[in-house]
Amino acid sequence: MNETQGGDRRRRKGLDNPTLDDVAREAGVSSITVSRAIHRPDSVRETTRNKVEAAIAKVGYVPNMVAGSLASASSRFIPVIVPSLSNVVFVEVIQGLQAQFDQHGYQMLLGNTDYSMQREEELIRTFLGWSPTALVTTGLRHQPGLSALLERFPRPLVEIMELGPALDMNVGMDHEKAGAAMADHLIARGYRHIVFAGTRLESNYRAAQRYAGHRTRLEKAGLAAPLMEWHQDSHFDLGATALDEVRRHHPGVEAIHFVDDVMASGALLGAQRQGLRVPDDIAIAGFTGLPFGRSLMPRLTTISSPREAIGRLAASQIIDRLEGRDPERQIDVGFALLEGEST
Amino acid sequence: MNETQGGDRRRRKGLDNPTLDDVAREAGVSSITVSRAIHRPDSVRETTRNKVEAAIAKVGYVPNMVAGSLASASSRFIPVIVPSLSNVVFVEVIQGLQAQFDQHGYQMLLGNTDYSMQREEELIRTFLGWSPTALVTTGLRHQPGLSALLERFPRPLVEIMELGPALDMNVGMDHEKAGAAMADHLIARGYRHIVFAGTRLESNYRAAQRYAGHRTRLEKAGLAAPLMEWHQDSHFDLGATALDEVRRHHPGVEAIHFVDDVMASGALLGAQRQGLRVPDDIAIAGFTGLPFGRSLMPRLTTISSPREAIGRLAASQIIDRLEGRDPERQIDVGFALLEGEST
DNA sequence: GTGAAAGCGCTAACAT
DNA sequence: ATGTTAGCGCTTTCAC
Repeated sequence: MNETQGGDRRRRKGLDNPTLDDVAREAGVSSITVSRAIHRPDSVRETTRNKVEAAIAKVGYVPNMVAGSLASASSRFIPVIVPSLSNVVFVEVIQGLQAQFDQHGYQMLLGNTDYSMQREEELIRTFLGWSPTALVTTGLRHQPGLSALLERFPRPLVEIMELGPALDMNVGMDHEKAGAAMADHLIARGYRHIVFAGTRLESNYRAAQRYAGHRTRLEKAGLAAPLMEWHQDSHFDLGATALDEVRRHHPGVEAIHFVDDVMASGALLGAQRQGLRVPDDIAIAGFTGLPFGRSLMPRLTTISSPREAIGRLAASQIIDRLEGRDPERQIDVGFALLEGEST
Repeated sequence: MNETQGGDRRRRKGLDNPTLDDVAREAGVSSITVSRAIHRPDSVRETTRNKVEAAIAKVGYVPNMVAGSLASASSRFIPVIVPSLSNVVFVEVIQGLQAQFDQHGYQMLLGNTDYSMQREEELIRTFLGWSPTALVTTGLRHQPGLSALLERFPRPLVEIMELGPALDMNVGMDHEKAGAAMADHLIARGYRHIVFAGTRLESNYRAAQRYAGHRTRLEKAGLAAPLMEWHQDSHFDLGATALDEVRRHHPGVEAIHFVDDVMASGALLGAQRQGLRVPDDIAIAGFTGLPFGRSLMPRLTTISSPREAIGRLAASQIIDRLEGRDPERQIDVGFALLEGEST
């Protein structure tokens, strides 16, 4: 009907939302003034700001973030690469990150590698196409090509979970020390025939680091350090299965050091179903520090790390850097051995 | 040194990556041909495609997704709004979504409302600025302004978790029926003094729907349906606390119908620590169907729903629609009552 | 404090 | 099968 209104200039598909120009026309200013009123309100006169705000409300303006990102060559996206979401540890890390990012107006882009370094590289290459503001990825080991790419990434980069020579910033804990700490505990409790039970150690190499620490201490004590490994994801029910298989292959086993609390708890409950006494017949230790392991009877001996803090601290490093401050480059969040009655 | 190389045309900041034009120059074709070779390889001659691929590799081209999205007025982003990541249910839904989206080249944008409808509206308004391809949000209830906005969203929209009159597509289960089913079970087992124990029911209204179903059945059976509510997130340790408080306020309580397995399991283990016999002294029921509840002794009676399937199906609805097929508009994933020995 | 002009890197539309 | 042209909606730069 009214050809002047709306116009027929926009020929493309899409959401066809009002633009900065529509707001500008409505407010009787130029589009750049609208942009300023939105992003740096102090840089425009109050009367102008009010006109603009009224116009925004009237036309129902929603900023087009895509156009903004293209023009400024920077989005407010921060990709976060984790190996798994089946493991609560990473979910808690993500929550820590998200809480901070939300507060500062950054949007997380979640990538799940399923413990594949090749997938990590693919994901990061794709994410780089979104002009990310910063990057968070898990671990210090990457495909060679990816390391080279990341070295040239001119924005904040945090490698999380483990500690070591990082490309930029780093927050995590020492997994080898954690494995050693648990081994020391088991030795001190008098166990001599100790088996380490893990899953997918070739890809979940932080678990392998814990085993390495464990093994070092056992061997120093003159003990063998047998390992049993399952080639599937750690899972609650796998714990009970693993218990059976460990006892079958190692008839004299006195203690099992599990790769995480999920399997350890499954094993503990499985042992009880079979009428085994924990720790007298079999001692069980975990890793992670999950609440339900600590509520079992006997309570599960485990190692806990501040997971949500890893996320929070990684986000703070990034935000500090982006806001011109000079954050710590490496943060050791530490860990704590929680003694229960399961060992 | 060499001023011709690199050039000084790009004056802006940013990642300064090679562009389509750089690839085109290298390959001796036009930029649109490069674009075609990337997106519709069949539309260019094989020799051309090979030249382009070589050029891409040589210059290390990474497509600028931001520019592509602006030009096409559509990103490959699909926002997914959930109320919480502390609840495994939503994590599993997200995994189901992500697996499908990954396969089809869509990128999830995760938003966490913390059970706030106002936050939901803010998040979605922001996400709309990213020209999303589709949208997934939790629940059928939204702020009025948001519902109006979503009704006009011209792309696939799925409301997940519960069933009812949806704005576009819908996948979930009937929570009222689930609550009723558990109530029926408890009544059939002979319990008469049954308490429903929940958290934050005003915002977690699907839990409130389960209580409503529960209450209907109890009242039909001539029983009272007392409710106890805690105003914090459901948490493992809260289960044991809740058990104590329910028993204090309802001395004759025979069974507790918990809002979820996390609290129910915490209560079950708490009961055992106190030397209470489950279910003789107190029967305990949950909701969710988590593996560890099913491994306790006695096994937790609960209701399980296919959570990962909700994610997978929601993603399929979207992808079907985007690819021109005509998916089911409403999918009931159903639920199953899993009887354990805890009731 | 405000504006005009010039792109950001890509894809849609219309050639050829 | 390939190229030319004209934007997408915003921010940067440089003027006033």
